[in-house]
Amino acid sequence: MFIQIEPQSDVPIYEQVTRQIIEGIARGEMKPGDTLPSVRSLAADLGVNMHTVNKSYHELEEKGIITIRAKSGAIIRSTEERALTPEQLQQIEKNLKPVVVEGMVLGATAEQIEHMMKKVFSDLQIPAEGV
Amino acid sequence: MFIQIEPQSDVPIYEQVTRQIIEGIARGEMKPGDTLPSVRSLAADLGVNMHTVNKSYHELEEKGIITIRAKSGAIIRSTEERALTPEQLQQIEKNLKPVVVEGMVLGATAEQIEHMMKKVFSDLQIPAEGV
DNA sequence: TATTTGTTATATTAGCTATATAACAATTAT
DNA sequence: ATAATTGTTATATAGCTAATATAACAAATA
Repeated sequence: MFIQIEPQSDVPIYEQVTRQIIEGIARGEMKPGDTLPSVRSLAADLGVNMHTVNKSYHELEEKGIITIRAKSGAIIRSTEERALTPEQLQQIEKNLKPVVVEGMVLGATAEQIEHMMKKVFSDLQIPAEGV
Repeated sequence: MFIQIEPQSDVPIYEQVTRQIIEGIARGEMKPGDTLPSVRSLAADLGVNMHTVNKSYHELEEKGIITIRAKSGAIIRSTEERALTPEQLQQIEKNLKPVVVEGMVLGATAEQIEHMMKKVFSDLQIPAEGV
């Protein structure tokens, strides 16, 4: 699989897994309807514990990105199913705020931050439409 | 002081202190050259331990936002002193990436995220120039 | 000179991260 | 139908971080 774990990172492993799965979806490497590998197989691939991957999957479910069918598997939700709720928008803004404010105080201009944001988009080779 | 601690938050107290001090600087409530309150007095104000505030101050120093003079106090660095380094820019982008990518996958458009970013700016009542 | 300052040290409690096993029940494959 | 696979749940352990609590030190300040 495409996930690469950095054990020395200050980012927890389960969080690394979560982020890279999200990134994989953003890249289009995984599409809505696709099933994620079982927690056991992915854990074996990554050389981590089953529960670590399981925690990541549940985090993805809580974010509204996948659906976990008990004793069956995890499926990536369609863009319709995961229509952006006001709560999600608020959460994104909440996550965005400290990063942007810190950037500002460090001397970054709005244009610089905007440019970085667009760079993140383009680095993922996203078509003009969106996800 | 203007800092409000949420004990139940998943954000550590020392991190809350750090963020709100940064926000205070962004707001212009605190300017370069100003001294931060002593770790003991701020800790007493917030009702937290001295070491918690001390950890926050050292985090701010590591970020390049303040200078701690041993056995004297902490001073907010000037905008010249904290000129944006390539490493800092890279760090900001690193912090920005997971937030933006998650927003995308949840269905937020580049315009929406851009709008949120500008909202963060305007909510802080920042003059056109910058900080 | 006395107070305040950040620093350093030690100790304790709580929670989170991650791993390790194990067993269960439902789903899926053979 | 049987066997294998699945997510779930439970228990236990080790290591780390967060936060608090004291205490003492030496330099800076009042």
